[in-house]
Amino acid sequence: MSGERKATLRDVARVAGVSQATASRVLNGSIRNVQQENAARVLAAAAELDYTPHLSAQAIARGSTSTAALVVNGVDDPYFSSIAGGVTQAAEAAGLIVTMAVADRSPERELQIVRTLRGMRPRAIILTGSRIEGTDTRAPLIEELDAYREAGGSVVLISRHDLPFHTVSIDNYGGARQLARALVGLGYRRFAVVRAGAGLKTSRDRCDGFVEGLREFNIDVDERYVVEAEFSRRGGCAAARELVRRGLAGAELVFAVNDVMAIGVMTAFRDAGLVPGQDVAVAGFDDIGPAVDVHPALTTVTVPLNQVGLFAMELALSDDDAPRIVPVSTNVVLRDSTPRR
Amino acid sequence: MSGERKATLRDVARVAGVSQATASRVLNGSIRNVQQENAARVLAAAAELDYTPHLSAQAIARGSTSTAALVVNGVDDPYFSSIAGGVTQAAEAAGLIVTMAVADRSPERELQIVRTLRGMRPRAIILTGSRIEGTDTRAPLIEELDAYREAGGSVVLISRHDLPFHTVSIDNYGGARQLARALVGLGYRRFAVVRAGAGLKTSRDRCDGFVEGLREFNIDVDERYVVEAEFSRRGGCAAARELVRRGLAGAELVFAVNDVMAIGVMTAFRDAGLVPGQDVAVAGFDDIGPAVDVHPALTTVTVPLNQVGLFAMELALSDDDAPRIVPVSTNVVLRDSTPRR
DNA sequence: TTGAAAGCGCTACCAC
DNA sequence: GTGGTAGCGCTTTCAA
Repeated sequence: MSGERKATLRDVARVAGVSQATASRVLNGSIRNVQQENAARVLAAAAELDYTPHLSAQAIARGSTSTAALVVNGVDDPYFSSIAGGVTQAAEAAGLIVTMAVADRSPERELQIVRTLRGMRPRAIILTGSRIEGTDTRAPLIEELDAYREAGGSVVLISRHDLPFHTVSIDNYGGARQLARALVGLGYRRFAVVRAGAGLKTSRDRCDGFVEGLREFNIDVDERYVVEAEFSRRGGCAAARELVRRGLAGAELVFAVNDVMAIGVMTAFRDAGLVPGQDVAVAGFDDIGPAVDVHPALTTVTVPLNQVGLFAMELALSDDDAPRIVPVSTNVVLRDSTPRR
Repeated sequence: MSGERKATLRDVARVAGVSQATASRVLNGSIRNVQQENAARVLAAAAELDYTPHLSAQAIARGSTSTAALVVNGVDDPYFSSIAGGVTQAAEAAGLIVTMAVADRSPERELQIVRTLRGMRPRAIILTGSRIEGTDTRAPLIEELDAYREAGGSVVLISRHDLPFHTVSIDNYGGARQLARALVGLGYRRFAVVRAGAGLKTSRDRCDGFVEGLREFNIDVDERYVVEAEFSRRGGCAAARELVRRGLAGAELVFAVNDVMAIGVMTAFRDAGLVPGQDVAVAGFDDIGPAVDVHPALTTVTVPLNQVGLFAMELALSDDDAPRIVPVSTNVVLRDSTPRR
């Protein structure tokens, strides 16, 4: 019958011929303290009525929910979806439902999202994606998160060190530095760098690490070959075109601060008639899935994205009081996009 | 102060010196029916106390939530994440929070997820991803969804025609058929097909359409060149290896029923020393982002995934009683992985 | 073991 | 306009 209202616990209790309290006990934790027969009747009634407990009601009665919230910067980006994969995996293992919101790299949007999410009283809020610095949403964000935590919530940051909360920290600096060393080891001497705006700490760290790695060999990056672009595939394309325009003669390898950009770079080069890996080498960072499917396969720095998600959730569930930092190390993977020369 | 309890509406009312009812009015819809001054006091109190309305409490009091639920088969897969992107976009535009669960292609898991999700009383439940047929979870799933809908929920299916609910229907058959025609037009005559298990309707439809398209030209697909594999990148790799083992001499082009498989195929071919597009052409289906980044760029059938997500959400919000079907058409895109011959 | 009843935080109806 | 108050669906004492 259409328009029928949802069955409530009361209905179940009535049909089963027991009190609501008993029905609650059965359909919940303490099944043990109820007579077999009653339990059976309740279960039967629940099944018959297609009863599902109202999670909101439970939440309000119990004072706690079974949700975790995840804020990403774009579902489309493999970087975030890998992390999201890890998070949901861990969450579901812990019996939590995860709600996901997309901030699209907008700090304002992010703040607003956190506010809304907070209303759901999730057990944890996990924020992922480098924050764009220099915006005036920092203070309100901290305040919001602080209030949330003080009310018993658990905050976890992924790869952003700017706030006083649990953090899963990716070794961007170290990874990039290792990468630089490895590339020098392969015989490269002249580099171009494609990076994101200076506001993105992740990008900055990777640049700094890379530059430092080169400096160890007394190699400098020519300023002319440093181009700034959007932190995305499109950004990578644009950057590559810009590099071509500036005349790429001076650079043997371009390092893009993440794989999606690097892949964009490769594609754009190809469109410009340059063969990646042959005419110009390319390296990225993250080791997202597609990195091995492009051709030549992309040299990059592995970040165990899925694990990062798992760690974040673990951190969220371990109710530690003091902000903990879980470091995640990164690893250079040399592939065909940077042949020995 | 740590351990401090969350501020409630009562607290706000008390601090503002008004009744709870008034506070509720201010912090909610009907701001208009309250004196300027009182409104201001309430707002101030709310800000001071860092008040956030308890969504669960609201939900229970109002009898409706502001959530939508999305069930996908894997966040990692660009197919799903593109759809998820569209869905979240539309949801956020409508002021809804989206809850996402991952079924990992397990019908049992899916059923369980729907059960749990139902407890949240979301405004809509969107199920995406071809169902694996021939499992005994079909009936209970329908029952579950029916109960949900009867209680006022809205169910939307994406690309699965097996259940009596709103559906966003992707023209898999037609797209594959067009693709076949186009490929014949390019001069191809001998084809291999990489498909998923027969239980996946999406895969079956694409195969059938493809075969039908060829039949129009009196071309048959040699059974020896039809291989079945997991509906994933890995599956594609395995299938390609299998094809190589069988001796690929007979086939000029392999059609994989989706892009992730096709990309796996290309990579595996390359690993086997075959140059995709040159030694053997490859075509896929979906036109996921990475399709243009592999080399040679992948010929495929465009499915407006993001739009599919938008449509699904629209369908979910338009409370139509009768199950509606929104068709989404597909479009062949010829790229370099299938050069004219 | 069971049931009555008091909330949980909020909304909405109904008087004033 | 505003405040009292009766719930929303569930959990959880507290007695019985």
